[in-house]
Amino acid sequence: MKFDIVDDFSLKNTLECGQCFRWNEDSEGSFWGIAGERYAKITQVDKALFVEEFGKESNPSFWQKYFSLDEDYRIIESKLKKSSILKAAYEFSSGIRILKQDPWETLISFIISQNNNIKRIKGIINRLSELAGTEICDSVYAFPRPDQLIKLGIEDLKSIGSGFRARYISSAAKLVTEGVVDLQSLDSMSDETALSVLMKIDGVGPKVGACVLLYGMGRKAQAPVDVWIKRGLLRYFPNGWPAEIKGIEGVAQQYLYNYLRMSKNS
DNA sequence: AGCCAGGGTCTGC
DNA sequence: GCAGACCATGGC
Repeated sequence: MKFDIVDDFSLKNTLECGQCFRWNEDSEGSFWGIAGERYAKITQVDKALFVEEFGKESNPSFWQKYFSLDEDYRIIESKLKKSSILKAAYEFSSGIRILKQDPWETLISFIISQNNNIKRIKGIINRLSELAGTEICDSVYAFPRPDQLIKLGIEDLKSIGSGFRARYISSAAKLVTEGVVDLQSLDSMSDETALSVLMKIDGVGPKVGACVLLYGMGRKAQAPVDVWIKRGLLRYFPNGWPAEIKGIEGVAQQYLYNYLRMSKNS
């Protein structure tokens, strides 16, 4: 499959900015990873994206949605550049798009992310998938669905290294399976209401909730505040996000996060 | 070796 | 309502 992109787009920056955990770059610059129940190799050549799927029939519309390829990010880019620090952050790692990932996978992934580092998060998610997910092709496993995850006990969840988060994962699987938290229904709710529903889950607070809305449901006004963003806001935006970026705070947050984390020179 | 990580909960004021 | 201890674990 080949896709053409109209605006500034970077596959590498999009997949390595900390919003997803199941992609890895090979020595030739292609990315191999799992999204939903699909395993693929993706290569960017200038403004073209080449997607090769394994273990399943190719599905262009899936990737169209995953990367929001029908959206034009040029307006977002111009808004970000009105702030000098966000402009610097943009130029540091341009072409980031907010992915539309599976809400359930996003929920569990960011529960796992709490007080944790990205290397370890990736490892835990991989082991969780191997333990309970469906095999897509040889030794590649999809993220487990709720009905697969709920079969695991706390001890199973601890065995993959999730630590104190085990009971939170278990809680999420329970509430989602019981329908107390209906992830699909969040689509028709305001950000505020959707957040309050997500926060019924033990181990889900405002940060994890915002991650689900942003990375799983395309709610670009949601800006998760982790330790990096907390420091960034204090330093650059003590009065909150600037008015110029209203509605796309989540995108601004993504650029700032990546900039602060990767440059590290306080 | 010891600090830190894409936080949240629980307790004590 | 808010500050601080505490939580498992491994990367660095």
